[in-house]
Amino acid sequence: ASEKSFHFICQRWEEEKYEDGIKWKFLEHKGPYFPPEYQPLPDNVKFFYDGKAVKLSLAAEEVALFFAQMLDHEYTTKEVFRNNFLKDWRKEMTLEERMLITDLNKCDFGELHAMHKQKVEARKNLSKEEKQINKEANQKILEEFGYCMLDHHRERIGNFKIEPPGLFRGRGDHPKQGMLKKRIQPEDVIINCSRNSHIPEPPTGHKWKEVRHDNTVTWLASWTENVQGSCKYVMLNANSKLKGEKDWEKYEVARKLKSCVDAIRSQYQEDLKSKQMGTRQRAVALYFIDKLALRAGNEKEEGETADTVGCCSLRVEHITLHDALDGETCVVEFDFLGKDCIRYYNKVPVSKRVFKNLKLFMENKQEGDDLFDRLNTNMLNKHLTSLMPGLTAKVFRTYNASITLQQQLKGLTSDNVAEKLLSYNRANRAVAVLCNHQRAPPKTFEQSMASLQAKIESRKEQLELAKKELKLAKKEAKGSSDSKLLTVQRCEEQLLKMEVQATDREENKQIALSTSKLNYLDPRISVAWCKNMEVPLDKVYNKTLRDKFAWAIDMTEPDFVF
DNA sequence: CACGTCACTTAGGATTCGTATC
DNA sequence: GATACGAATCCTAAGTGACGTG
Repeated sequence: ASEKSFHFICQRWEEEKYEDGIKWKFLEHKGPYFPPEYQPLPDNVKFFYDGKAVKLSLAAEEVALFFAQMLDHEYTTKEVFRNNFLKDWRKEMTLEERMLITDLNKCDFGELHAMHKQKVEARKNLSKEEKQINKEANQKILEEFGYCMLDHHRERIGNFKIEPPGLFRGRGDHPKQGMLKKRIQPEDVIINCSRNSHIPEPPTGHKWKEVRHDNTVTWLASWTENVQGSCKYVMLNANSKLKGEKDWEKYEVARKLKSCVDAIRSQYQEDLKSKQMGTRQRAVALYFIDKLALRAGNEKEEGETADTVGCCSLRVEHITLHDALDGETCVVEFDFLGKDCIRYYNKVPVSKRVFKNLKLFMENKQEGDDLFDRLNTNMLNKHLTSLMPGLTAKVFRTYNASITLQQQLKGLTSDNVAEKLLSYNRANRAVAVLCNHQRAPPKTFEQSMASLQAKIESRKEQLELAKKELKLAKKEAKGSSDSKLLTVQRCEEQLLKMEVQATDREENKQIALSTSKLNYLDPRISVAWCKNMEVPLDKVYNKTLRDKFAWAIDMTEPDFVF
């Protein structure tokens, strides 16, 4: 089936397929939605410098408020954040203000901070009716700006709102944290749409930077963001035909890898012995990417972002070699920050050959030197594409994630839906661990665990009581024990459900399941599993996921094999 | 091949929503 | 009806990888 086209398999999505690189024939939309203008502070809310009230210019005041709003956040205590902020804030000041305000420590944002908190509070305390009015207003904005016509379909746009100005919050030790992210004007925005469509109107008194008609790309609007100088795009929602089709293709490529992964593995095992150092490095990198699901690791511009790495950009300080450790030999200890500054820590026994190679790669190198000095992601991907069309480093993550889920789900049996779901979540969790999808433990974690435990205890007591009553009822009069039996059964069922839930939650404390579900696991595996196990799909996929994976829900038969 | 640009996917945290419980 | 909580959704940063240029 994998050779047949997406459209062929999935009737509902049937549509003409465009020639190379053409993404649409018709595109019409209303342009992005801009955030509201800045509202100046009321006169009674004052900013103080060095103990004296200072009336700031509008531009400086707006930026001051960005900082004041974040005062409860740890960010604002960080040296880098504060320095970047002050530097950018001063750029927004008048000459006079700039002369006066030179030291952030002399700034008192207390009143601005209090006002902000008050506003948040007030919003929370709005009456039901007022909240309803707000909701309807948002609905109207969504209705007007949140959809586009792409060919013959009305499609939901993913991010139709222009990002509001604020202070840049990078992840981890980001050298640019605290910098001012400027307000985007229509004059900064490029519109992309059909020549023969109704061209979106810029807000009154404004012009677009450019209107273009490029149907080889999928974005509807774009602008350049000032902090990193990168481009931001307005694109379609994940439930759109265009995105769904791309997603399907991604999983089909991963399935193709399944059929040639054995050959590729033997090849890189061979390459470990190559006379060429570059080939050996490529082989070891590929081994890591395959076995540990590491990301490719593109080079990054130094000083522009936090110091994170992937496979090809690993440096010697990120691994430690142990001839023997915890009863195993040839152990590689990984410790580095990956995407989003999430720590990757793992101790992995490897083959002698891999181990010897790593020792060789590290010879005569010092901290800061690349582990794979003869390799980059471009070379690696060139090689992979030559082994299989469409194969790149990231395909291994998709493939290994999906195949792991499928294997873990195989042979699971239980007649209880709660237990089936626990098994599913455990399979999902194995994938999340493989891909290192972590999360901060929820703030209320301990508390919520405790309250669940308490519920379990009280239910246990209730069960005991019910059992006793049942016994008594049986003794006294055989006919009237039915309802008591029912109570016992219901109690037992609820207790089991809660215990399973507690286990699930505990195991999930620092692991994020959503990322793999959303991006790595072929949805057809889950859909088929639900059908086979008679588990309602909405126990596994929420509304958003069901929308995104509509194509899979449509086309998947119970006998689907990844 | 080095390098920069561009388009698009992947990611965790923040915010909002909906509902169970008091 | 208020509150508290987990789930869902929003937000936007941070990756990957293709491609063009010199």
